[in-house]
Amino acid sequence: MSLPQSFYQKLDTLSLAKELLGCMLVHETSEGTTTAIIVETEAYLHDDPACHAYWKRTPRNEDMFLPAGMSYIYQIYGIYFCFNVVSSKVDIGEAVLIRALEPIQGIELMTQRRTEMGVGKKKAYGLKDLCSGPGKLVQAMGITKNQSGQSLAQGNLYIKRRVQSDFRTFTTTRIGIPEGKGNELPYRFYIENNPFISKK
DNA sequence: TTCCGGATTACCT
DNA sequence: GGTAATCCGGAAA
Repeated sequence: MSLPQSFYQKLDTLSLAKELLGCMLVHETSEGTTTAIIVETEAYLHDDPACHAYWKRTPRNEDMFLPAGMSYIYQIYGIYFCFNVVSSKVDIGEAVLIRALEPIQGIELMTQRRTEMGVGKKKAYGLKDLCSGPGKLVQAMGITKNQSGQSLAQGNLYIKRRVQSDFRTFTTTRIGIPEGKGNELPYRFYIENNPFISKK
């Protein structure tokens, strides 16, 4: 059962980023189903200079202004894609970036996708190389750009309620944000001591 | 029309 | 730890 849209609507963006930890991301495709626990997230707020929607609304960040519970997927560095869960109210551009997952089901399919889509000529992908970063998990889960703007409360790509809750949440600053652009904000969250996060 | 840089990754030293 | 790979939207002119 996927989490209903009301789950996303009743939480502010920072709370949602924390509440998504321990939840399960599921993608059902014709190739098979992949399932993984969300272990690392980052929040992007409308009054936050690191947020794509901070300056203005454009075709590129349009999906961030959708209602909470939709997806926002964008391309980065011309090669990779990042997957976000839209939060907050309609016309307010906020979202939660999913940064790392702990693979549970469909490991072989994830490995296959990473091998096919992965940049470079790496031969073997270990379990920890499958979803330990925003670009990697999009490849492993088989998420594509055209799924941006779709609801996570219904469809083939969805999130299930927490399967794990006996953990402590570590709060820190976000990755890849330049100085003076919100890099000091404590908007990154991950499951303490989880080996599948992208970086310490 | 041209130019610039990014919420990254993988490989090399 | 440094950096190439590689594309598109947005800003400048």
